[in-house]
Amino acid sequence: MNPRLAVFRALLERYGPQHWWPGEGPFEVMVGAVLTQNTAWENVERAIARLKAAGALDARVIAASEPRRLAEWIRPAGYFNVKARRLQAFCAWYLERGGLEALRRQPTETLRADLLAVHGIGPETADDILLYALGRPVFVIDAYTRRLFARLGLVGEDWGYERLRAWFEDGLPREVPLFNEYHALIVRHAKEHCRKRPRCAGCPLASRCPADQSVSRASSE
DNA sequence: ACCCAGGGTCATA
DNA sequence: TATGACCATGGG
Repeated sequence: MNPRLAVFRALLERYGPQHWWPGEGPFEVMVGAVLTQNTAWENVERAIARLKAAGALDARVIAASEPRRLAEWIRPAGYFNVKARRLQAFCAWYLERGGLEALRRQPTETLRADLLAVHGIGPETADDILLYALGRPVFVIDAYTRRLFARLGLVGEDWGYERLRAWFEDGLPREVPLFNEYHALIVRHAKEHCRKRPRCAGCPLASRCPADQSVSRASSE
């Protein structure tokens, strides 16, 4: 059977639904997508809470703020000067476009290209926004996805972002709830096993994982 | 003290 | 096109 679906089923059975994206509305999801770049989610939550407390979780407020002040609000998310600039670039673009309703009307292909042209929005952040804020059927690729599927021997180590994305999108039903849950499960799995535990002991994907089988043989001797 | 997090940009070769 | 430096906080 299709290994992409098989892995999804195994992860869903082990961890259950993840209820992504954590956050209240589309705009908050977009801000979170920028803030979480190379950053632990708990730090992003702090930053978003500070923005809310300041009444600054708003495109016009962010776009018009003093960079220093914005950076101070988002400080816990790290890279605060970089991200302040990125948030302002994104919000300026967002307002220029006419806000959420205008984005909802635009076809996915051109919208993705337009997002990628915004300073600070790369492939993963663009796809987070498309999938989790706007409900478009795009598959999000991150470092965990690369590592996991390369380890499973299903994709090449050297595959680029677009090739990986196409591999998932072309080999799965193009359903938003599936893409949503799948990426969230990959992240959950990485936190649960690949990070905390050395190697893959107890991994629900062990029976499919060449790397894990050699490890478990070695450790059980 | 060290490693890494739900990346992306920019300068260099 | 392909690397490498850089950005910075907070938890293990």
